Amino acid sequence: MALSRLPSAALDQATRLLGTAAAGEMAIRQAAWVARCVGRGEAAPLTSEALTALAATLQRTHVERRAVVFHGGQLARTVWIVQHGRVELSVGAGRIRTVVGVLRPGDVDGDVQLLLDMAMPYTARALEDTTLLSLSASNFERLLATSLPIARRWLSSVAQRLAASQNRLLGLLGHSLTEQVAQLLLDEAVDGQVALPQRTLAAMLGVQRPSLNKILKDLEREGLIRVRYASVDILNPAGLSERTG
Amino acid sequence: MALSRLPSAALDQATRLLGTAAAGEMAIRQAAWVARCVGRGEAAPLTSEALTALAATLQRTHVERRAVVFHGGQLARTVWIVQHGRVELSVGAGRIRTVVGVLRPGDVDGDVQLLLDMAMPYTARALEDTTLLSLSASNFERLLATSLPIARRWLSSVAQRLAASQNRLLGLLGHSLTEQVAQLLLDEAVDGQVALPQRTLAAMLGVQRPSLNKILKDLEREGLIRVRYASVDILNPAGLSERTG
DNA sequence: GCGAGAATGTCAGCACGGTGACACCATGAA
DNA sequence: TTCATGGTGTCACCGTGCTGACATTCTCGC
Repeated sequence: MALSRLPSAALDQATRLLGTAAAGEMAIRQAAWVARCVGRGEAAPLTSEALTALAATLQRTHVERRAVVFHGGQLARTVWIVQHGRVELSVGAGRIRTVVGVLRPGDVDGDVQLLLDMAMPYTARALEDTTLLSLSASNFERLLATSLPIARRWLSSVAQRLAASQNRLLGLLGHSLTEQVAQLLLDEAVDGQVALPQRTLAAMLGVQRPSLNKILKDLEREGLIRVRYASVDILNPAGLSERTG
Repeated sequence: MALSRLPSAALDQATRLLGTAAAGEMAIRQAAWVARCVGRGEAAPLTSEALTALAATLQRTHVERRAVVFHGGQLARTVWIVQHGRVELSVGAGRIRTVVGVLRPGDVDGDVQLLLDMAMPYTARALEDTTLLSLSASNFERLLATSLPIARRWLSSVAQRLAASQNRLLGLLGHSLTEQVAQLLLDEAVDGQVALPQRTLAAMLGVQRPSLNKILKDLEREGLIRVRYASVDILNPAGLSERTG
């Protein structure tokens, strides 16, 4: 679960920069972008040395739709940062498959397991063709041990994910399925749209697809959402958040 | 949710030290204890200056059983560290009350909300007479901005809590109530005992008390646990973990 | 030793979500 | 165009957990 999402304006800008920069400055721009993904800057502005150090260690990887990025149970070796595309984090398979979260551009994962020297608890699979930036375990450790601003920002990033995770827990405990669905749709929406099949949404709530489908059709009948192929449009966010509980 | 628990041997030792130290060295020993609560030392040994800085900023507070430490909705002002006693974190009241977690000696809370400048999402209430150490917002910020080892350790501490929170999510999603109960009992046990009333355990799972009671009696009939007044004894941890799912 | 307050044990009826199955529809590759 | 794949819509049946209520038991302060 990595939920340190950028505001989409900043994201657009960063993406544009990454797309057009000359190869030489590319690395630094990538690093600046990663820095923005990892916590806010007010408390700890990054020095240009820190940025350069970060840039030197970033690796770029492309992953095809449906390919596995890492398997659950493997010891964490790398910090992953999503640049383009989406990555699904899931546990189990078949009927008891549960989706822990979906990583989007700007999301970071693997750092927590690296810090705690533990195995990845879930399997990561690309939902679409995806570009990832990565940072080896040793480089990550060195960065943290060297640069206080980076450590300080990374702390904010992890704190943000913890708050999101706690929030998700609160959404699950003691709420009806309808309330959970409304909450999930609002949480996962990007530009008023949730581009995930019902199968995946159901797995995110630990619930069967028919149960989810019934709720979605109810909400559609009320005019709050529009159900489409492998995607849900949010028509009335305010109305939906009233159904949140 | 603050789950950075010390191994109980270390805890015993620390508690003994705190109890018998002369008043002069007391503060430093408290600080050393807090340092151990906040992440492991391998990666970042604390210098004695850092320890002294920490010691100078710790405040001691006593809270009576059932008293509120902070209310949900209040902006975070303080980092709390539990020294003795237990503190319950809950949301809502009456029938829809949900218990997010229980803090035990060595647990830290409030830091995440401080870092993100957000309100406390839950209310904290002492389950018994409790001693808390606290760190003001400004001192906390100063510590992090000054000492890389402290920032590095605090990062581990928050990472540990995030992993625990994700783990809790996995335990909830798509598991039967019996499996959830078995998991919860194992997670919350201290010395083979879970010293919480069924009312609280039920609220931790977002479930009604009669439902929980039924499961507990079933597990007791199987000889896995012993149900007592405001407490559950774990008789057969191995058998219980087989019921985990 | 007694009583107030708190916690546990239990029940019958009801609602909600799981199960497994099947028909239909959208999409993209051959 | 056709087909394979994967997504959606819907159903009847069944089990599980919720509701509200009540009796019982335990603990602790007086």
